Amino acid sequence: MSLHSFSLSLSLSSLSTALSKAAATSQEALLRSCNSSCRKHLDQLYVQLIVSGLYKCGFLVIKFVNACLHLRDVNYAHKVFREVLEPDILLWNGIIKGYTQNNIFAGAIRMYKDMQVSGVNPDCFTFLYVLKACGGMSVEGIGKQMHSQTFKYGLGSNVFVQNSLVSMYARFGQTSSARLVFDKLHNRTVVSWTSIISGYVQNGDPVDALRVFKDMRRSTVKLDWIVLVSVVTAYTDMEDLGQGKAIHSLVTKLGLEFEPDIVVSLTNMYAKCGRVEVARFFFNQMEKPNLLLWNAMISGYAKNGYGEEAIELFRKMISKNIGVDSVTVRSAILAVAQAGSLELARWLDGYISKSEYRDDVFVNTALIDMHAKCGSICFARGVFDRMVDKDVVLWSAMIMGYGLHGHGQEAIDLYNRMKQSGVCPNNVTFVGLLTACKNSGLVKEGWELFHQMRDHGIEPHHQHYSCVVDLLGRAGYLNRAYDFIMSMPIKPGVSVWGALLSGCKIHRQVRLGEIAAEQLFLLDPYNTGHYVQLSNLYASAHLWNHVGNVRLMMTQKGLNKDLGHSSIEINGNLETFHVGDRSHPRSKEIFEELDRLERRLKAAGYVAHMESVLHDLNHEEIEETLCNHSERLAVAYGIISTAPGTTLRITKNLRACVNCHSAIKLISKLVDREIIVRDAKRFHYFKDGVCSCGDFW
DNA sequence: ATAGGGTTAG
Repeated sequence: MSLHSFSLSLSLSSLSTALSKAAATSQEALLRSCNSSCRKHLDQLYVQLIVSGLYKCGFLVIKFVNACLHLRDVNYAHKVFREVLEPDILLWNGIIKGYTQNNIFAGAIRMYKDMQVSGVNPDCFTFLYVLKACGGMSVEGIGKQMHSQTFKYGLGSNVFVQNSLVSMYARFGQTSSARLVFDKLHNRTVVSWTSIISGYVQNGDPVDALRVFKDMRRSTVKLDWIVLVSVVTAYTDMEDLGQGKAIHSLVTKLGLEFEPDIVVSLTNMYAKCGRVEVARFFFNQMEKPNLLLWNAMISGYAKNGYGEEAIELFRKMISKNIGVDSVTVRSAILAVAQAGSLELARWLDGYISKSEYRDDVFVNTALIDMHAKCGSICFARGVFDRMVDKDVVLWSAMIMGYGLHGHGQEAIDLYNRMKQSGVCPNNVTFVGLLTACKNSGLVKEGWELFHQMRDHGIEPHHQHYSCVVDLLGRAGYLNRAYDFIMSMPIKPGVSVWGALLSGCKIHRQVRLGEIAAEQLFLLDPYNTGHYVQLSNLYASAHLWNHVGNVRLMMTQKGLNKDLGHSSIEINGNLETFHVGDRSHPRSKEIFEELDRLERRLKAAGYVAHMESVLHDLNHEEIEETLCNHSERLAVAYGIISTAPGTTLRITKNLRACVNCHSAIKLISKLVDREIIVRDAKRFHYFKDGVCSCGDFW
């Protein structure tokens, strides 16, 4: 059969049906993520289109373009598009949509310009895709031009176009421009309200988002689940569980509580607000949780210190062959980093090295952080060295890792190597460097590095200022630290005053400490840590009345001292201990060992500093509380359950207490073991009676 | 043919 007769044999309608079928089958195929056979089908159709001359029929080409788009192959669509001599507006819209939907935003904008050159006027559909492309690639100038073009083409009051403008400005981070567009819209739909509400949420302004939501409820527009997702997110960001629960009841009242994506946002809300068990209830009630729900649950566990639960879910996903994405992987890494388990870190590293994320920069940066936090600076360095393309954040993560371990000089050396390799530092790099200096007592170096920031065009943030205050404070230069705070160009925040207070505690500077505490109570009234620090400061100066007053303030505010817990990893199992914990099956032996250690400590001349404990306790109770601290229980358990000489690795949720710190120093010598403790701030390496932190933390 | 949302965040 000749080509000519072949083309004649095709009827218009049969080709049309074939293309519809191609679009439908290719969509299915995409779901099955096997598109090779469909590609072949498309090739055949393409030949047919060209050969038959039917590519001149606009609607057939549109169908073809749609088939291509289902295959996410915009290049193929473009190839056909170019065959058409005078594309009409429908075809132009089709191809622009194709680029936008495939996230090739520059292509969409280029096609828009080509379209104008060719003399075809855009319509409302055109703008939807072009505005989305502008938002997607954050081209504010072009976006603004497009905005004026909408007026030129008489679309100033088209709801669809105006809604897209609201979203576009929100994506630029210009919520006030978005708001102006929104305010001028009088025929607002639920989509208009959702666009402005989510715009505020995405730009970190949940308060305004909720204000708008209040207005919305006074309007006649009906709520749907999509707008409620944004509202739940707003309450999640504000950590306002009370109001969040109210929205939860509203969701139930509207019968939307089984909407899968509402479930995701509610799970996330309860998890972020610390109510992991409620989150887990949501998770469990779904027969087949979607990927986002798995991710919300895993990250919720990870962030609240439930590392093992997070990893358990992650393992379940793998064994059930549920596909994970990079968010899942990063949440799992976070979970292991929080748990501090060396064994889990090794396992996860192995898993990732065999996965498609093995070269992902984000994942590898998180891995460096994880290995460092699990106490394995060598593994962190291994990941770092393996990466060929190192960006600033990768370098910074490694620098931070050294800082965490108190290897200040290594951090600085690495920084110099980074500059040599042509990578410019950013503010994260300096957080790492300054942290490294403060954890190693490198006062002079830290001070100089802080002043180098401006040479690199980096404006210091709160974290940098607080590192400097910490650096000066622990070295005893408290008045200088205070003057430094007073000279700050930005308003000193919680971290800065917190750093001053801890410096004051180390050097028993009551007056300045009170000034810092006063600020902290104003800025962060419900954070227990500040009250404990102030109380410890008073205790160190023997001001027992004041200690009592702080205690009273805490009771009045309904605050309890955060409970300490420590975990130790034995044969790959994490065992967690709380203060005075007697729930462990080997509890009896643990307490016998604690007694034995206590006697040996006393014999070696160890005396507890009673000052640093919160009290209205009598002497005996103090001693009792001291030796019951969770880290001591973990040490005792470690000693009785491992071979002599084995290194003990312990993770504690709070900062190390002074007494346990000096006790563990001595224990490391008495039992001749290396003991590694990761507290809330850093690593302590105890060996032969000394600690790597040099007793400053 | 039309628009809006959610998980991470080194």
